[in-house]
Amino acid sequence: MAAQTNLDIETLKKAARLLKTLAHPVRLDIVQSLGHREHAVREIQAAVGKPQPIVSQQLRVMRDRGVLRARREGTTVYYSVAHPFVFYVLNCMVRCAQETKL
Amino acid sequence: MAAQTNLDIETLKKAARLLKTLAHPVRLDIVQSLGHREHAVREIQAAVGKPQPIVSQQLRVMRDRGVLRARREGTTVYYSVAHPFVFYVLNCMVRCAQETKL
DNA sequence: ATTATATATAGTTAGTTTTCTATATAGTTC
DNA sequence: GAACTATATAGAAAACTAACTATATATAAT
Repeated sequence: MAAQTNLDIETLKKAARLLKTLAHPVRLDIVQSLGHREHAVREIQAAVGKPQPIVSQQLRVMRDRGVLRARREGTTVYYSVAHPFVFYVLNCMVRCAQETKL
Repeated sequence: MAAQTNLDIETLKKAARLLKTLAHPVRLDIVQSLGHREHAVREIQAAVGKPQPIVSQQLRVMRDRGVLRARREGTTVYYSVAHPFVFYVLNCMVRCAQETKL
């Protein structure tokens, strides 16, 4: 059961923005494959099986919105989850999927 | 901490669709104001302070996607939350808001 | 300096979403 | 059935998002 929530408009706007950031199959797949660890772009790419520019673009969207962080080491860039919201949302999805309620 | 998720593409698509359905400030405000109870459209309208057609449209979006259900009684239509996902997501938001991490 | 590898960006097109104003429908009351 | 109330829909313009191809940048290695 959910608590009685009472978030003001500004908070709802921020929340909507965050939700929107995750509301895309490839982006969800990316954060799922990242989990709690850092991964190089090419690993992410392999995991989600999408063309490189698409992966790069989606990574940028999430990075710009504070959902991911990036760290460069030589030519390799490592991405990781920067916001706990991501895990909370992934958990919601798993929970629903287990209840076969998606 | 999140469990290691491993949802397949089809599940991720459904999840993305559900997230998208909630990823809008007015729609979030609507589900928040609904909580676990039924509410007439005019009550929802008063709660979110938006023009009637906008509220009706957003209600329809959520209804079409299985997030809300509607029940008519006379001229009044009552809406309520139809999918537990809504509460899970509201909880995520509240949790983040409390951690001031939105 | 040239080449190779890893990642990012540009620019275009197509599709989707949001919002608005106006109008329609469904049910009720007289 | 005319008028009234509550809700829904239509249709158009503006804004945003997604996907693609081509190209650019950054670092490293020779």
